[in-house]
Amino acid sequence: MMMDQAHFGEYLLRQQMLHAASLGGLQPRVSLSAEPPSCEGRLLNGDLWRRFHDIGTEMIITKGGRRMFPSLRVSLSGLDPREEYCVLLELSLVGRRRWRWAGGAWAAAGGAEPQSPRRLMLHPDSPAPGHHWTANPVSFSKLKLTNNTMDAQGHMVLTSMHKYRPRVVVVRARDAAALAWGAPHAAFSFPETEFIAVTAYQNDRITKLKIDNNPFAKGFRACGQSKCKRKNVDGDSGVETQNESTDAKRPCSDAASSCSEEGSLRSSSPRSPPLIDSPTPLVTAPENTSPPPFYPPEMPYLNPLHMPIPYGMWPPPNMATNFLGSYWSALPPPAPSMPSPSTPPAPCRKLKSFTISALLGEG
DNA sequence: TCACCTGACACTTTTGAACTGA
DNA sequence: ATCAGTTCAAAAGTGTCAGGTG
Repeated sequence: MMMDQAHFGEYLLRQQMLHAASLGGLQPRVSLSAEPPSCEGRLLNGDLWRRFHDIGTEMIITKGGRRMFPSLRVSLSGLDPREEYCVLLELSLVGRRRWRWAGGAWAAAGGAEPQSPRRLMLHPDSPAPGHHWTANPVSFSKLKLTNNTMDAQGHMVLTSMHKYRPRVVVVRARDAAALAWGAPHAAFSFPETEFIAVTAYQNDRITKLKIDNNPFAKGFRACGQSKCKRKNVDGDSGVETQNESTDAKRPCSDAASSCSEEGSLRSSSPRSPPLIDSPTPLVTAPENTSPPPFYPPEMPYLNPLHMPIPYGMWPPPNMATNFLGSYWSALPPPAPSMPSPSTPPAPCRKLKSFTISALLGEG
């Protein structure tokens, strides 16, 4: 079990110092946990990730947002069952370089372009008690990636042809607004989850692997009607189609379903395929080799548009303004917005997808 | 000319409302 | 009246491809 609590604490502290400085000298309120680290993280679909990593994982980014496949699914343990935690996902730029596909391989191609700061997402279940996080897989399957720097949907804004590594951060905090002064608990990243953001697939092997494993791409499998139809449209004789249909009988389809993503956060859904456990512990990696990302001063999490955005149904709309205005800042905690034990909880409005406008009750 | 990006397309899966029966 | 199971249409998510952009 490896963890970088101290590293993360320093990272968080630096982030907040940045805010404090830019907010006019406010003192950051950071209370680093003094208890020994005990949290463990484990990548659940590590086998699938490794298959992609062996080839060189690529993730499509689109203007409207594209889901990650595979998605990040992590099992947490070692949390205090009664303590409240927030779980975040961060996408760290790996190396300060740009990549290009040349000669059938990825090669560095100059320095990195300026990055959007919005690469931190709050898990929709946050905050939740430790027993919730340890009892259920933590899935970020609904997360979407975009290259639209003007994105208002709360998607992760990435830059094409750049390499990123997901990083799961666990923070002990009763609500997202208190994240900034909550005690950081642990952070995990997994080398096999690194990927290069692209607007179109470069490596045919990645395309094939995605098609074979992503249920939504079933139509493009060798047995898929789409492929046959397209071939016919293209004037193909159909011989190749026949051959591929034979090949299509390989167990990829159903097996693919079993090793594909669940496509939803309903980990207990009867429709969901069984979880795939890694044969070996995959907890990494205190990023000893790659220090925690430190965003340049010109891009701190200051502007509300640059705030880390949750993509789930929390916080409730009445808290959204407060949330967007103070989250991840070094300001003192606002008056508690969460319902008190004596008052009934506000009805939870279910959002199909997290958007800022939805949070604000617009549209 | 090249590398990269965009939007329409056809396909599949997911989702949730409507319906049915116990 | 309630609940669980089924059905079905709409929404959402895929990669492909042709064309656009700088």
